[in-house]
Formats: sequence, structure tokens, C-alpha cells
Amino acid sequence: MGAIPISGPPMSSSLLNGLNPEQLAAVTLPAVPALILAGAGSGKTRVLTTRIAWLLSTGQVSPQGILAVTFTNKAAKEMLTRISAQLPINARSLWVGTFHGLCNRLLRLHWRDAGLPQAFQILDSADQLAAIKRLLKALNIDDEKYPPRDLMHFINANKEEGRRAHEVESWDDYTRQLKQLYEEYERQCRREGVVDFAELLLRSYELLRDNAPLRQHYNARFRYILVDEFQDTNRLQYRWLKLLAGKTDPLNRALGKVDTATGETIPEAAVFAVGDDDQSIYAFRGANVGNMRDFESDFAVQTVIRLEQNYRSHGNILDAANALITHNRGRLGKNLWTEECAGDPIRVFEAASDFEEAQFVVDEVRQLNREGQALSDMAVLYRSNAQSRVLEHALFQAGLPYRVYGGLRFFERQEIKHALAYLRLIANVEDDNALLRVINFPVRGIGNRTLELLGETARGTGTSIWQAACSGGAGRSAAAVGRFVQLIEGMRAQADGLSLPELVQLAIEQSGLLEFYRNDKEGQDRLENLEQLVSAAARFVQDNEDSVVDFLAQASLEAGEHEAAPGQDALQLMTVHAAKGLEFHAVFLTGVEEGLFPHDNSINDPQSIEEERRLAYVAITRARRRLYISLAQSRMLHGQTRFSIASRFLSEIPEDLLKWLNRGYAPAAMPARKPEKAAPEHGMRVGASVAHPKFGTGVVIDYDGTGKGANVQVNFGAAGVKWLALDYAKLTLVS
DNA sequence: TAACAGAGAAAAAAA
DNA sequence: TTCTCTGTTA
Repeated sequence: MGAIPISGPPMSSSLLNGLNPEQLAAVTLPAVPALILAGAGSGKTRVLTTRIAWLLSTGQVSPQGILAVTFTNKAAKEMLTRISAQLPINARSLWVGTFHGLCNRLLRLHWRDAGLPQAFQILDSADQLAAIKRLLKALNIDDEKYPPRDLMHFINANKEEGRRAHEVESWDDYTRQLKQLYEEYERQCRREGVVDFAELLLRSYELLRDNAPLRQHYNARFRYILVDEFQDTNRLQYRWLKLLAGKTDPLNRALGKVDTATGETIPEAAVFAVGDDDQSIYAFRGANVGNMRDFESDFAVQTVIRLEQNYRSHGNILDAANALITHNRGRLGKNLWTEECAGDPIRVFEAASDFEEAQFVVDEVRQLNREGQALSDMAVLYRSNAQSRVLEHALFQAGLPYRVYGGLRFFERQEIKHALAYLRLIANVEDDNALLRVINFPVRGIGNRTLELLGETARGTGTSIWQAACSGGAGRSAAAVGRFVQLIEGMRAQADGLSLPELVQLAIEQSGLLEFYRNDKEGQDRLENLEQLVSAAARFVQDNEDSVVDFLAQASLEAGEHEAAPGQDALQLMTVHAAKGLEFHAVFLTGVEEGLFPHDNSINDPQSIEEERRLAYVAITRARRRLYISLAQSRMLHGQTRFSIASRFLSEIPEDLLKWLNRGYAPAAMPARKPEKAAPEHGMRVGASVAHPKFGTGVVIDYDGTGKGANVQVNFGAAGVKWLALDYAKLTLVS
């Protein structure tokens, strides 16, 4: 292993400057398995990149010996950028990427051993769903009884547990059928030469598991494996890591045999797992926090380092976050601290309605902005996307520029997907997914009936729809189908000798996409996007091989930026999930109400409540200096006014850290609303303001019973929420 | 084939 | 409320 040539002052000392003792210890660990519990804002990325730079610059390992894995392309890119800023190194020789990106790399290199066609295509989740719908149709399965989404989930969940169809246990007819469909789906994918996201993982896992020489090669090669966001790994990803690290997999007897047979001692890579169990918010998509404990025991981890010093937030914000998260059980344990002062208290605002809440945000943002705070350094966070509407409306009215995260991304747009489908067909005519997407777009007179016929022919002969189309079994529309076949054949014939951007240009022109959107009065944006696709292809060939297949793979793996307004100074709006990893001077956490945050769907399950609490923890720790928490007593939800009370999470934050901006707020100011139920005879409809001699004023949020048995539930704000028997309680209607 | 009406559902999301 | 899906109609 050669050392990296170093120019200038000794790299290692300047590298390590400014690290705190824990960070330094983590960065300079010897080759042992280690778990780094990195709290929010504790300099996690810095530790990861500095460790890689340190390992390289001290000559302990060559770039080939390092594998670093992340979840998002953004994180991977950031890591590469920061490493190359610290070291004069060709970043491309490093294996740094997402799980899926690295698996793709592995499978492209060893496609034959993995049993894949050389030009295999990657299905994104929309493609996968389409493929499943097509399968169900082909098999004549009632999709009411077997919803495509459920089947997709079934398949992915099993793959993520490392189970092939034949390994699925089924005790009832329903599961037996799902299992059967899983098998059929795999067959279809194999025939079409496509792999879905979960398959990328599973296939490369199996490749390493079943191919001893290959595994030994990579075991010998990767001496240091670094994992970012380890708490977000799923079971399959963890097993994949174990395999790469040279750990035998107890779940897999075959592997044990191979290893005894070869008699080789497997060298074990030093796995450096960085994560934070308190920020695990992706259980719903398969993340298994338990991997952190499993890692400790499976690898006999002796080194656990806690990065608890926070460089982001003021003390009060950290205290609030710490206090909140202690309500979770079974944590690995961590307490953030800072050298900064306590700072401002957390400002709490209880609004009468979602409109008023939005208005509050507008007013505060405007005030902060007037004081010189950049809008882009402020964020409004919410639990669910539906909440953004009211906020956007108020911001728009106030003329405050804002940017909403989420929504469609570049490679997910329909015009882009259409263009890519033509490219896919050029690369592989057997790709039924791609064919069906564009055979009649732009419209060329090939309707459903024709497609059904083609589908039947294909099924009958066990071939692709393309084959069926070529053989001319298209009934009345045979001519139209023939023209389509000719169109694609023509493109394929011209493809030779064209560069990738030229090919993209050709595809969008000859397919008629360009003309179609030119004639479409709302097609202007789409035309621009198609132009951008050509530029993207041009950019791609600058840094990569001129290969359609590689370009398509990248398009699937990196869907591109979320839709966002052009780069002026704008307030940031996003879900709490989307905010993970980001930080802002001021954060507005909105909708902190029972039923919304924690969400209704998690209220009956302690595990889910804990995940919601971690989500709140993530939200709070995004703020550097100012944190606002707001809630609304009533809000429009699904077209109905819904009344709610403050979130339990709010009461889990010590009162002395909070500053209620509108304590003693008069609920009578609430606009009249239609009662939810028939008006009760006592007149205490939902939303009515009432007064109680002891609890003060409040708002009726529910009632039941009649006559002597009548009860009403009242939100008294500071005094809490109470059910009161009307017959006894001295309640009076205000106003 | 395309436009339209009515039903039903609505948590979060990377690759 | 608003989006998406399905089935119907011109």
C-alpha cells in the first residue's frame, strides 16, 4: 500500500487541528471496529472525511482500500468534495457512494457472475409499480384483491430481509398467492433484464455470498469501511456490510461451509459506523436501529465514541431536545452540550386556527428579516406536506419569497421519463416497461385494445411485447404498430457513432416529443426540461464514459434536485424529514398538535410514538439560535375543520425553557365555524368559547351524551384539556 | 381517443 | 380540500 505523496506542511497535523478530544480519538482510531454515536451538530461529516484523509495521508491505506457508504447522493458528493479539499487525491479512485450506487458499481463490474445482462436497467419505484400492474394484468389477477402497492411492498420487504420468493414462508392462501406473484415478478424482471432498487442490494449481496473468490478479493481489498447514518441501514444493508467486511453471516450456512472448505482466514475490515439512534426516523421504510446493537455484538465492538459536543445550537435549544428525547426508552444514551450560552428561550405560540398560525409565522419572519436575517437561513418545518398550503398562501399574500422542498424531481418528470423510455428502447428493445410508456406517446393511434392483443401474443409466446409487435399480430392497428417498430429501428440504426447528447437529441426529435410539447400550450416548461436533458447528457460524458446504459443507470439512481424556485433569498419550507441534516438560524416548528405531531396513525403504538418523538428531536436540533414552536387549536384537514390540543411533546419540554408568546390569549377571538355534529341542546358546540370558575376560559373541542349525561371536552390552554359533566361543572358560554 | 364526472383517500421518502 | 384513479360519454 503506497502512501499518498504529500506536499507542503505535514498533512496529518494540519488535518487534525481544531478537533475536540472525542473527534480526534475517532479520527485516529486504529483498525478496529468502532461505533461513533454522533449527536446532532457534533461534526459528524467532518470526522468521517478527516478520518479518510488521515488514513490516506499517513499511508496506512491506499485509496483502493477504502469504502465509504452513505444514503444520499448529496451526502456522498459532500464527502468526496471535502476529502479532495483536504488531500490532493483523485476522488474517483475512492469507493465512496450510496449503497445503491456502490452495488450498481459492483454489478456492472461483475454482471456475468451476478447473472445479469451487461446492459441491465434499473427500475425506480414508479417503474417497479408499473411493472407490477402489468404483471397482474397479464396473469389476470384481481387487483382489488391484490393491490399492486401491497404486492410491491411485499416483494421489497422480503428482498430487504434477504428472502427470495422460494424462501418466503406462507401459511395461508393469501400469502401463498403473494409468494407466487413475487416469483412471477422475478421471472418477468429476468426476462426483461431489469432490476429494482432492492434487487441491486440483494443481487450484490448474493454475488458476494456465493462467489468465494470474488468475496475474498474484496475482503482483501477493503481494509476500512466507513458507514454514514448507520441508524438508517436496513437488515439487508447490514448483512451486505458484514459480508464485505469479512464477517461470516450466521444466517447463511452455505457461507460457513465455503469458508471452512477454503480454510482461509478472512481478513476483517475495520468498520467505522457513524450514527445516532436518536435521529432514527426511517423505520417506516425499513431502517432497523437494532443494527447498532447487533453491530456491537457481532463485531465485538470495544470502541464506542460519543460525540456530544454540539457546535450548532444555543443551550436552551439543546436542553429542550435533551429533555424531550429522555422520554424514549432503550436509547444508547447521549446528552448534547455546548460551550455557547443558553440563548433565547423557545418561543411558543398557540393560534386559534391554522390561518392565524401562518400569519404568526409571516409576522415573525418579516420581523427577523427586517433585523437583517437572511430568509434562506430560516425554515418553516411541518409534519406533513398538506400543511404547507396554508403557509404558502399567507407567505404569498405577504409577498415573502419562499421555497418549498419536496415534489417532483428532474428525472421523475413525465417528459423526461418519456425521453428516457425512448433511450431505453434504443438500448434494449425487450424493455416492456419502456415500450408501453411511449408506444402511444405522442399519440399514434395505438389504443388499449391493440396493447391487450400485443400483450396476449407476447405472453403466449413467452417473449417481449416488442417481439409481438414485430410479428405483426396487432389486428386493426397493425399499420400503426408497424410504424412504431420502424421508428425505433430507425433510431437504433442511427445510434451507432452518435455521442450520448446527440443520441438524446435524436430521440426527443424523432419520437415526436419535441413537436408534441411545442404544440402544447402548456408545454413550454417541458420543452426547457428536454433541452436540459440534452445538457445533462453532455455534462455526463465529460466525467463518465459515453454510454447510454451508464447514463440511464445514473438517471435512476440520482433523480436530481427537488423542484425549487430560482436562487433568490427565500424562506425554506419543508417537512421535518426533509430537514434532517440541515441547520438554520431560525426554525419554526408548526402544527405541534396531538393527531398531527405525533400523527394519528402512530398514536396507538408506543414504538411509533418514539419515532415521532425522535422526529421532534430532529426538528428542534435544526435550530441554531431561534426556535419557534407553534400550534393551532383548529385547522382545515381533509376539507374539514379539526380541533386539537397541544402535542404531548410540548409538555415534555421543561416549562422554564419556554416563553409563551400569547398566554392568556382570548379564545373568543376565534371565528365562528359550523358545528361538526348536530347542534347540541346545551349550545356548547365544538369551537364555542366557555368559562370555568377554576380553569378559566377555554374552547369546546368535543362533547357527547344528552340531558343529564351530557359531557363536554374543553381545552383550557394552560390548565389543560378536561372532560366535564355539564350537570355538575359550572360552565358558562362566553359571547 | 380524450375530456369529464364521481368516488375515495389523504404521513414521512432515498435510491 | 384536493389529488388520483376509474369508468363513462362525446
